[in-house]
Amino acid sequence: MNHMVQFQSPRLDAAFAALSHATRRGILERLGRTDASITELAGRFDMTLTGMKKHIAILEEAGFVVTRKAGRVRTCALGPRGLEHEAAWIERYRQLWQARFDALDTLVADLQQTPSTPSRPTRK
Amino acid sequence: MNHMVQFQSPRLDAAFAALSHATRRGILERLGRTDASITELAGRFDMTLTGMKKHIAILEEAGFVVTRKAGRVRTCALGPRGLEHEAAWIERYRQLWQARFDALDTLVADLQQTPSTPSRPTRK
DNA sequence: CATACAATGAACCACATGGTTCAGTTTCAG
DNA sequence: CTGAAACTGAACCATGTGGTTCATTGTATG
Repeated sequence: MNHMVQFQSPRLDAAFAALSHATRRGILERLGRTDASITELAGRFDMTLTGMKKHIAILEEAGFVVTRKAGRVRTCALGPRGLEHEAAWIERYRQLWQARFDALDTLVADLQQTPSTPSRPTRK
Repeated sequence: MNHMVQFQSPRLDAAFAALSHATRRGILERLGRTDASITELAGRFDMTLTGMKKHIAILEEAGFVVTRKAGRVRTCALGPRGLEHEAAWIERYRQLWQARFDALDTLVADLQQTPSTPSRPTRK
């Protein structure tokens, strides 16, 4: 009945939501250099430990970060998941976008080429 | 004082936030096929006109969608902005991720190659 | 003209987010 | 043993989000 493409994806939801906050993108940037503790990150981004912990939890939930606790310090690192999934989604849409505007260009070109045609895009 | 890289970007904030909701991704998918009115979209995604209007507003704010009103119907279409900006950001991070894990691989390889290293990767 | 139809704005609601403080718990250092 | 450091959890707060209903405004159309 309906050929609804699968657009539901809690995974993508969480991933994009995680990336939608500047501080969190900053954390990824920081962890790209070296691993870091909660205290270290909280210091760099000027917020409380508790606040930073929440951001880390969100990034961990999205799969971007993994943590392990050694002694009393929890160390945060980039997770193995990477951004392949999100990159793939975006790439698909970039192509869709492209196709859409290519079609428009073709239409415009056709109209200009045969200004007397009623309303058919008439592909050659 | 601090060499904080620019990670602030209201634009990316809005873009990723817009993409973080399944319905909104679905709308983009739908508009990739053809333009559509608010009523049409509201029908397809089973919500009120007002609700759909809000999603469209968010997508428009993020620059993904443009609308124009002809008579009493507002038509929504994919915007010219595309996803280049977001794709670029993600690509940068994919590379960062890659580099990070390549470094890990190298480290592991080194450790395996010279099992007599001072710092003990293998105990006993 | 009368009426229906598309969209809009305002107001409301439950719940999530992004932060805080405060009160613990473990763990480390002396 | 004492105390500080690092984290954690609970509770709180302001604001934003995702939806609704209801009333209104334009715009077609019979």
